[in-house]
Amino acid sequence: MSQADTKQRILDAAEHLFASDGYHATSLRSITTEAEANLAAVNYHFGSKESLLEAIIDRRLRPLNQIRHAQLDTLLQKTEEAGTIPSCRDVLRTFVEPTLRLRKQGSGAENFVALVGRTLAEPQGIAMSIFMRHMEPLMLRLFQALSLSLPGVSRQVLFWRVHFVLGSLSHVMRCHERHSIVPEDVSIDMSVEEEVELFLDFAAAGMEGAQ
Amino acid sequence: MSQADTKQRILDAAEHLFASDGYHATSLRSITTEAEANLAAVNYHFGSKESLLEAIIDRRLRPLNQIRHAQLDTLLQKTEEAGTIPSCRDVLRTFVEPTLRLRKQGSGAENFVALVGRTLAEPQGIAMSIFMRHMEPLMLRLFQALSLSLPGVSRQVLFWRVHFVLGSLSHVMRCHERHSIVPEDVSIDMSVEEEVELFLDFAAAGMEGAQ
DNA sequence: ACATGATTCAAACGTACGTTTAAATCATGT
DNA sequence: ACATGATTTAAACGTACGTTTGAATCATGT
Repeated sequence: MSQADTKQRILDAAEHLFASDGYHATSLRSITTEAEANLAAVNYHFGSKESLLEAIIDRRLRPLNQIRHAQLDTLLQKTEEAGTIPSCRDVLRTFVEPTLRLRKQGSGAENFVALVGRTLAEPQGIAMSIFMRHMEPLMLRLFQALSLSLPGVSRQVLFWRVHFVLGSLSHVMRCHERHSIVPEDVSIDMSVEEEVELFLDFAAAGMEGAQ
Repeated sequence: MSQADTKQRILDAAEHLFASDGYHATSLRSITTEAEANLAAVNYHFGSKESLLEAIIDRRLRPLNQIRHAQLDTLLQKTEEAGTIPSCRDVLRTFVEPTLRLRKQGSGAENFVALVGRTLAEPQGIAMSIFMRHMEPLMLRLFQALSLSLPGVSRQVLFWRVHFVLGSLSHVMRCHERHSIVPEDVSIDMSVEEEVELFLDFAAAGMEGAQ
């Protein structure tokens, strides 16, 4: 086994356990046991438990945000060329679709999605500052694009509605085959496309607000 | 100082710290320090850290859910008498309004609201099972009432949209004067009524979905 | 084959945690 | 005033945590 193997296995195990049990409730011993590595390996390869969390977020969020930026670039360029304004639904899709797609890509990425969902719920948690460093530029672009797509909505109201949508999304991200109360006749399995459009039906209508 | 005083002070301090830092990141020592009580007082009055959490949830959630049930009773009775169906917005209001009102009632209730918001984000946390025991009957009634108010929406789609709304609400509940990225010209202070209607503009439109 | 640096390993470190104990103190009814 | 039960207190308990250590093992270039 090479270094890369051990590092990867630790990242995967920690991603899984942090997502399931939370950062504080997960011990390095449980991580290294699941990763079949020695207890000292975390500190050797990452320096500390906190740096391990940072490495986990870095690994997935950097490429994810690159995709989201690129999708937004494409949309804004296309509408500018056509002389139109982007629809609220299309702007939201550039943010939501890569996220939900990541969940179905396998190799533990679904654990990362759940971890981010949890992170968004812990305002002063350790993960939040790491997370926000990655998200801030994209959030500002998202807000600006939505502002463009909904000229009739005041910035004040828009701000809150964006918050509401992010709340919904983070909730969906957390619900990784784990639903407390599911009525008898509701199926859970959906394709990414169905999931995205189901979410956008709700989110775009909510953003546009009462008529 | 009587027993009641110490118990209350511990409940208040723990509610505050659990909401701010999370259950696992809060120690009994920090709780008893803030409550100006002896370390052993928690185990004397409540038995354990976990039972303390249960007492915190019990104290506020029981009366809150009584109000929500009563509001839903009133609404359903009124519409039945009038021979109409309740609007989705009014159904949601019976759930949302008492929640957001609680936050402005003072005496630490805002900490409880934030704590519940966090709890909803920790699927297999200790608080979730305690919380769900209180919520399950109300959730089923809420789902049924929404189903009544939106006859054109399939149960499948309705289930997901309810989830989305609860995600938004739990996000709002967590955001207790703590906003990561607030644009320059957005004010945060609102009355309960404004807050509720702002949320319902979004949630009701989202529930009704794309037209 | 051997030297060298990277990695793994078992063991221990100090610290902080939730809980328990038993004595001290308080409140209350007579 | 005194007895009794409730409460508070300081101290200690055992356990689990994140981290460090130094020797053992592995991989690699010569």
